[in-house]
Amino acid sequence: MSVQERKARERAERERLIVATARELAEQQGWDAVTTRRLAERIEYSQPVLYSHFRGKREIIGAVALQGATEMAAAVRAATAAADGPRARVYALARAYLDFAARNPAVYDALFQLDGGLAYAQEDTPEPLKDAFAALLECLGEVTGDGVGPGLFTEVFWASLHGVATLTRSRRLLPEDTEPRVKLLVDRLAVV
Amino acid sequence: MSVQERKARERAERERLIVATARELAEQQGWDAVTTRRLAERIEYSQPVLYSHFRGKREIIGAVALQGATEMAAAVRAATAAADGPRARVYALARAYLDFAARNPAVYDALFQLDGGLAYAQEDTPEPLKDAFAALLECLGEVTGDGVGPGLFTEVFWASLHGVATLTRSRRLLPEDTEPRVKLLVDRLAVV
DNA sequence: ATTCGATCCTAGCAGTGCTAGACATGAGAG
DNA sequence: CTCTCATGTCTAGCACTGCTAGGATCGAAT
Repeated sequence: MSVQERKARERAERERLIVATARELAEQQGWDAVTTRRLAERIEYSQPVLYSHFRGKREIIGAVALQGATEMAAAVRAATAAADGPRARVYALARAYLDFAARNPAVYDALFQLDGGLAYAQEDTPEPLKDAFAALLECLGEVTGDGVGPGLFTEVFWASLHGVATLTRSRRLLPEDTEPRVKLLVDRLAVV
Repeated sequence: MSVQERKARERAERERLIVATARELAEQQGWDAVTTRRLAERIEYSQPVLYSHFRGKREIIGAVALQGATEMAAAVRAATAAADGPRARVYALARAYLDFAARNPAVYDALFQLDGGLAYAQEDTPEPLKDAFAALLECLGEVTGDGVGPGLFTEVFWASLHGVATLTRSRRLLPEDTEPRVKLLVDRLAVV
C-alpha cells in the first residue's frame, strides 16, 4: 500500500508542478506562449503526461484560475480588513482588485477572460469562485444602499471594476487615470 | 487609365468582400473558426490573396472592428436622439450599447476584446474609434456631474457597460438581470 | 504577334492541441 | 531468484493553424 501512496503523492506533486509552471510561463510570456510542448519541456516530461492529469489545455487554464480565485479572495479580505469604515473598505477593495489584476495579468485572464471550462454563477460553480465573489459581497453588502439586493450590487460593482481592469490592460484606457476612475466609481456607486 | 481604375475598383470590392465574409463567419461560428483557409475558400480565392490586402489575420480583425465602431456610433446616436431628457437618453445609450454587444458579439470582440492592431486613446487612433467614443461622450457629457471631467466620466461609464457586456456574454453573469443592472448603473452614476 | 509585368495559385514551413501504439520499468506471483 | 504482466512513459504522427516562396498564367501594351 505504501508504494501506491508514494505514487499518488508524486502524482499530486507533479500536478502542482504543471499548474505552477503553466502559470509562471503565462505570466512571463502570455498564455499564447503556453503550448503543450513548451510546458512539457519545462516540467521535463513528454506532452502526453499532461493529458494524464488534465483533459486538455483548457483544464490547465481552469486550474490556474481556481488558484487565482483563492488568492484574490485572500487579497481582497486582507485589504478590506485593514481599513476603517465602510467607505475606506470599499476603496481598499477596489484598489486591491485592480492591483491583483495588474500584478497577475495571466491569472486574471484565466479567471475572467479565457475559457477554463469552469461554471460561473451556478450551483456547480467551484468553491474558490463562489468564495471570491463572497469576499466581494462581504464588503460591498455594507454599501449596497436601498432598492437593490447586495448580490446585484456586488455584480454591478464587480463588472465595473472588471471593465476598468480589462480595458486598461488592453491599452484601451490609459493607466494614468486609474485612481480618479476608482474614486468616481466608489463615490457614485457606494452608498455610505 | 480606365483599365487601372477598373482593377482598383475590383480590388476594393474584393477587400470589402473579405471583411464582410470574415465578419459573417465570426458571427456564425466565432472568431476561432475564422481561419485563413476557410476565409479564402468562402471568397473563392486562395489564401495568399488575403495577404495582398491585409498584413495578416490581425488586420482583418481590425477592419471588422472599424466597421463595427461606425455602426455602434450610429446605433448609440439613433437611440439617444429618440429619447427625451438627459436621464432617458442615458438609459437609451446603455441599452443600445448592451444591445449592440449582444447582437454582434463577434464585432464587439473585434472592437474591445481581440487584438486588431489598432491604437486606442491616442492621437493616431482611427477616426471611427474616436467617433464612437465621441458618440458616448455627447450623451454622457450631459450627466457628468461635478468634480470630474466629461471624458473621465464617459470612460468610467463605458468601462462599466463593457464589464457587464463581457461578463454576461462569457456566462459569468446571468443575462436575466441585465435590466436591473443597467438601472443601477444609470441611477447611481449619472447625475441628472 | 510578342513581350513582359501584374496577379494568382500550388506547395510548403514551422508551429498548434491532441492521441495511438510501442516500449520499458518495476511490483507481485511462483 | 526468476518470470509475468500491468502501469506508466515516450516516440511518432494526425489534422489543423498563420503565413510565404516560387512558379505558372493571364492580359495589357508595344
